[in-house]
Amino acid sequence: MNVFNTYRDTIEKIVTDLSASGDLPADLPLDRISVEPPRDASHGDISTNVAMVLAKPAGMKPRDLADTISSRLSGVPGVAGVDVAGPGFVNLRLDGAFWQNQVVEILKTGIAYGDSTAGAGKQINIEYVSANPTGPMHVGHARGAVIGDVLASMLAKIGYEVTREYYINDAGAQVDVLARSAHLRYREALGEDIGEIPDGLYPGDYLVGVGKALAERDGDKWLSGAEDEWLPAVRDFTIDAMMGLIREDLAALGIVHKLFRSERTLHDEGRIADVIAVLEGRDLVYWGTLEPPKGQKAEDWEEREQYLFRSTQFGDDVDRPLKKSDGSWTYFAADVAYHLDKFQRGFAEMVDVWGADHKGYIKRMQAAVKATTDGKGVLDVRICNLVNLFEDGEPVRMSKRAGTFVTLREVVDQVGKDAVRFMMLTRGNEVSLDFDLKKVLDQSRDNPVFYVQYAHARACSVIRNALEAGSVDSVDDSSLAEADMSLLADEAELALIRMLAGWPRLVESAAQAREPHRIAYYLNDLAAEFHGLWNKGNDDVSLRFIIADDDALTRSRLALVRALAIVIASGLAVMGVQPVEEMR
RNA sequence: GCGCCCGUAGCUCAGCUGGAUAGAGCAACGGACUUCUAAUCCGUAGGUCAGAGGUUCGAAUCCUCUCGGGCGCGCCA
Repeated sequence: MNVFNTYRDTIEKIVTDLSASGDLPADLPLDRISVEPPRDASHGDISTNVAMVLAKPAGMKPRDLADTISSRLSGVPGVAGVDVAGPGFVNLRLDGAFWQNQVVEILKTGIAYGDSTAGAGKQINIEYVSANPTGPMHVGHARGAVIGDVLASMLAKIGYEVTREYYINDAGAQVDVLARSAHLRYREALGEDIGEIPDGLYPGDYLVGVGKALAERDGDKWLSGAEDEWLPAVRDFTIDAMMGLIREDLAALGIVHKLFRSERTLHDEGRIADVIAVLEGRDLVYWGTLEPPKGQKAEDWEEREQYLFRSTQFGDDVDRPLKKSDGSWTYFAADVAYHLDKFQRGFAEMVDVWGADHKGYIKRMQAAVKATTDGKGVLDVRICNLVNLFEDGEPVRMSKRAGTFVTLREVVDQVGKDAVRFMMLTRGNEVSLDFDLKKVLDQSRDNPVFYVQYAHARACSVIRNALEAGSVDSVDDSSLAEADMSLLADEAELALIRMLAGWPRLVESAAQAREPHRIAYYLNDLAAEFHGLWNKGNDDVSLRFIIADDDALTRSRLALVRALAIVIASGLAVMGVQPVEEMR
């Protein structure tokens, strides 16, 4: 249950009641009303701008309207006080019992705490990773992989039907290059001396095994023929092998896509011609020429007639080509077909997670979705900026050419999937991020991975100790939920409860804003609150969780500690990170 | 030249889709360990939210312009 939504309902009902009784005009707009925690805790527990946003349509002064509403709020259950402040904020203070009861709620709900039905079971498609099947994943892919995956989990948590999807770019020239590279390794496997890998082919030794496997399966079948005889078979074999590698790399990060959609299949099924026909029917394609870009490289510009999509009619800057000069479809044309395909499979809401270098592609793709779905489909694109890899403060230089790029697998093997996943969420997705392979394993305050895990481990440790000391007979959640929560009366304890009770709202707003990093920040703040409370027990022994001669108080405090562990575990579950129960 | 993103404390970054006195970590300084793991905590100091206009009850947040940085800019994928 989201505390703030509960009181939003209460406030909206008061407004409609006032309208019904003629004290306020009818049909006041309720959508701009916010019901949220005030930034400054001294203003109370819940703050609403209701009087300020309705003052003008109601023809009243904000303060007067605030007084009217606040008088109706003062009798509501759980409300300990109401006051009107500043330009017309209505601030609620909730009573201790209300907050204490949240601990019971958390213990009863367990890790599902924060689940909601806000998404109303709507279908949503998250397409992420979609790395080219030309080699194993490198560390640069990790950020989009984690962001997409966590976004999917968040949306599922708030009640969307989520499909995780991967688009395989298995058409076009690059996979032919891949096939030639693999064919060379195949010849090598059959005993040929292939010498240096020629420029323009993939040199990576991950293809050595592919060549061997192909030789084992097919013998010398592809050795003597012309390229167009062996290329399709070698290509398909190699793409399958590469996708196998990629799936293993993703699995090591804890990521499993539900659906892999192939670009080549779209070509083979004629889906691209279909979507172009749709566009033609709406007069959205034409043969024409584009203006050269104004800035650099105007010299090698040669005017050319192209087959263009009128994306400018849907907010793009220029119209976009659908065919290459050899008559084949552009990558964009296939992507238009792919997004219509998603829509036709039932996804009116689509999210794509892309790297920063594809930013310039957003408008045309959104234009295409609008055009092909008649405005019924909505595409949201989340951009992930670069990850700069460091090793103990020193930048790790990577070059694909020199073969010195760091694979995702190497990083996961070195620091673990949990550290990788958490670190990828310690910045907003649009800003670049520094990832230090040493510091992420530090046990210190400035390593958020450790800091949050330590809070969870500490909580588990207290509960273990209490059980050993015999302060409680049972520490399972349902028996702790029976504790007398009214004993949790210290201001620091109540502050922690308020923050715990903020989790449902946090995860809901983060999911709706599609900003996974907010989860990591919340958990970091929550850990800080808990570490602070813990240390209060160092200065004042009466504030410790385990009180030797007071089993009732101990039980109540263990309930709070357990609630904290549950919320951290719930947050980490969304992030795909395993909570740590002990640190030694 | 055009488009998108970014510009917040010395550094790295948050800022909950427009709320009240702009926050955290690091670095600096001063404190708390015979501990429920001090692997932590408390305190002090640090700001013209790049700049200028505008919108309104109210702007770091929205709009316009300027400055600075990044990415991209007809057949690659």
